Amino acid sequence: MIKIDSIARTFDPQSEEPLIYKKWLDRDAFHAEAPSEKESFTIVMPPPNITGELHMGHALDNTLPDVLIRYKKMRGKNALFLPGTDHASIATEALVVQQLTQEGVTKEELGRDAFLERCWEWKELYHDRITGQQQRLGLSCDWKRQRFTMDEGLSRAVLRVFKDLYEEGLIYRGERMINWCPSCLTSISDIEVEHEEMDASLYTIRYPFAEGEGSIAIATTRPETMLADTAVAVHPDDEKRGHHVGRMVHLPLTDRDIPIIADSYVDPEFGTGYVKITPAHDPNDYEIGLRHNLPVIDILTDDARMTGECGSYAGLSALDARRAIVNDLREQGYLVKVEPMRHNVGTCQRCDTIVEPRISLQWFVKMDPLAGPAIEAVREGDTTFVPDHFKKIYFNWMEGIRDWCISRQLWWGHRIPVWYCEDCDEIIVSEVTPFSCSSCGSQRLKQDEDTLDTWFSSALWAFSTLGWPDETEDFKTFYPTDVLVTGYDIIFFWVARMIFSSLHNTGKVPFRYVLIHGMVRDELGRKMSKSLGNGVNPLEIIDRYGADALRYGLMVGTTPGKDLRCRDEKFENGRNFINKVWNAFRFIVMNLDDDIDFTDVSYDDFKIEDRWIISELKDTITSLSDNLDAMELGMAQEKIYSFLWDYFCDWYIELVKERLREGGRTGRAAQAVLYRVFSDSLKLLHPFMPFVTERIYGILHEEKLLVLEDWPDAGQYQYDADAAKTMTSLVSAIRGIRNLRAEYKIAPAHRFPASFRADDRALVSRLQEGLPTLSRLAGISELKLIEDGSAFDEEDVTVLFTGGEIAIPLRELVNVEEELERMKNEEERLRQEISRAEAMLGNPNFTGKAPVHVVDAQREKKMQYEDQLESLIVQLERLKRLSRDD
RNA sequence: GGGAGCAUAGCUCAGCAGGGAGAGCACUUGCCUUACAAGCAAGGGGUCAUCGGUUCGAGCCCGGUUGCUCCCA
Repeated sequence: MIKIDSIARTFDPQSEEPLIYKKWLDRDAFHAEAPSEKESFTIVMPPPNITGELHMGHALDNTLPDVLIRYKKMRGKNALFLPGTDHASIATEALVVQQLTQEGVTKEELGRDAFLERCWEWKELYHDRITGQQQRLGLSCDWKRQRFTMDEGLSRAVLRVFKDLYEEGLIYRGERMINWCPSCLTSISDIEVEHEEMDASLYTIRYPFAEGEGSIAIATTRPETMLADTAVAVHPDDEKRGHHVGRMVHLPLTDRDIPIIADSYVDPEFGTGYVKITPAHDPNDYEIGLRHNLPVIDILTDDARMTGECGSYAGLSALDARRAIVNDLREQGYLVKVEPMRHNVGTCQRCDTIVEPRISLQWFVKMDPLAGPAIEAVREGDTTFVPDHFKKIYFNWMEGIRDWCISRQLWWGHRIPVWYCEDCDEIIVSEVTPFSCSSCGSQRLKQDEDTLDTWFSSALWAFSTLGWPDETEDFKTFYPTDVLVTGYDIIFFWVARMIFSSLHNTGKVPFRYVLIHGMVRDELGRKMSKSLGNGVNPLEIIDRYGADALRYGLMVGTTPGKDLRCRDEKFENGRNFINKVWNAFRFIVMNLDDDIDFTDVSYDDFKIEDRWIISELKDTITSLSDNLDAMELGMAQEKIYSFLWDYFCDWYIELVKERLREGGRTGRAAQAVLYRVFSDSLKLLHPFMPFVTERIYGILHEEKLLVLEDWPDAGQYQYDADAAKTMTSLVSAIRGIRNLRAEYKIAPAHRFPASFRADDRALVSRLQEGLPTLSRLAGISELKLIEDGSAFDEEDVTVLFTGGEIAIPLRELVNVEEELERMKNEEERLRQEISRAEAMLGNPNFTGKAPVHVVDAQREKKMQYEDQLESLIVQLERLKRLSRDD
């Protein structure tokens, strides 16, 4: 065994962690076999975008699956944690464009091919950087299987799916109302639009009748779009206004007249009861336009400026046009009033620009046929959400889903595999570049300029990463995957889309469980954001506290699905725990013999505390494993924390110090237990704190890798109920004395004799074994047993403990009056407990209806309290006499 | 407008087949007891948001109210 001199006083994560990680890599510890005899357990990592550094959200997102993977691996599974990154089409393109802007070049000047080269350079840089960061987190990924959404294989999957869906009629091209980002200059899908309530104005504008006197008034928040109005609508049942239906009104500032129509979309209570209809620039108006065959007039350019057809307003931004138009309306007497109003505005998730609803020719995925089976799969439990209630969010969205706009006017991404024949207008969808038109044979083919929504490829991630569409060994071995770990913010974006994509393409759900976690917030509970500058860099935390501490801090006190706050306190706490474990390790090393084989020690050599800690370990293995199986990681972590700190360090180590000093057979037994229990504790802790546990284990078990060890088996340990009971008494007795010492300010170094009695003989004999330690831990110089029938010394005061009573000489107390007071309080407490128990037991409903063990427990408690009260009263009387004598 | 979640110790959060309220931090009081001061020991602190219901028994189950948060339209 290694000598203590060569072990540092503290664990230094900075220098140690990289070496440990390297060791794992060198030994290929994270590799999963395909095929394999073992049952597989697979998690595909949610691929971080290659847009930049990892943040705390990623750290959490990556650490949680790592805990599960390490656990399952130790449980003998063929565990695969498949890592990768996402090309993040729109976000990456924006960053590269930004980079170009700084160089004074536009992407058009550069050209498509050169631009894509720049993107790939960017990808290489960040992909590597992210990998490095993930390794610092200690992730047990199978790096040989690392993937990128635009890898050759994954791209092939994208093409295959596009083609299949197209041929099945589930992908179509059409002119529809879509969301247009005037800054990113591309369409975006419904869920990429964020709705935000903003202060705005409601303008009431008068539209005069085209013929005859009078006018009507409409109310709008977007007066600039009036130039594109093609009707005014009222509710069909509107008695006050309905009679105007069919008449024409003149559109101010233009030379156009438009009809008044009836449509039940109109809310007669809102505004003036008349609604202007602008089919080209509002989704609802578009629907109305379709119903009534209204013309569509588009007055906005790609970058949201007024088109050339807008006369003097041409070229103005929508906002400037609004000002000008309102001004003109006012001057010409058409503006009735302007009122302040809150209303919802859609902004681009990526760049925050106000999104323009717009009619555009785009590619769509038809959702209805895909959503049905996806809903069914979750309803049937083929895929289970953890926690369960998130499935409601999923259903809520899936049931109201609309067709998915998948084409993007971007260059970086998977180019849409569609070619248009310039001679016969044939549309060719193909996985490979076609030579000639399948219809007319022309070679004048032009590929669609657009790329696919990033999420189109992400949706295939669970199987494309495993080699699909090929029937690879990986695919056969690892698919469907077991757990997906991700945040609730991308249930729609990703989880839902993966489910319907997997079902449709592979006929299977992509994963059996979805473990949902919350968002990482700052100390004040605010979302971390660039604009607030409150983001916390996980690497900085690793630098300060170590990766193990970071991991600990991300999991401590959490429960699935709930947001968590990032506080230094938690990481500090983690570091302190590491230090505790490290020092327990040092203590053990100091006390181990050279021979750590321990085959010479048998269960019969074990003392009460040995049997007790083994019993506690057994319990911990069982309940912690249950927690991990249920994916309750916060709870599981707390179990091993408490076992190591509160049981193993605080009590067991203290209890055996004397025996270790003594040596011999009893010391040897203590060593064996220390070694064995601690080693298994390291295994239990390993999924949470892989680095420090691996380091220690490597020293205690030369040449072995903890990451490859088997999970402890609770079955090999014996639960000794007697030992547990005795320890409860012992601990309670020690606490009782310590309490007195503290209360009466007895100097820690001052030792004095004590005597004790126990409630039953069995306990007496068992307690006797623990007496030396009791003496040591409570500062007792000698301890005398009071046999049944004998009484405590007149000069003693007693303290009750679980299962007995212990007495110390009265003269040790500074103040008898205080002790009298303390005992009276104790008496009061006991009487309350007794009457509480009596009330319960006296209630026939309770005794009749409550489970037997609950009732018995109450009886037992009542008896104990009565015994205690009895002794207390005797003691109290004696003390009263003594205090009178004074 | 629709949906979801949360209100527990000063702070951050656990807790739940319904059977005497927990942790960490902070606080008070002692301790450098040679594994650990990133520590040890002893303490103080909670009508579990509110009202009502179910139950022998409710922080936990059901319903209403209030106050926050988030998602969707």
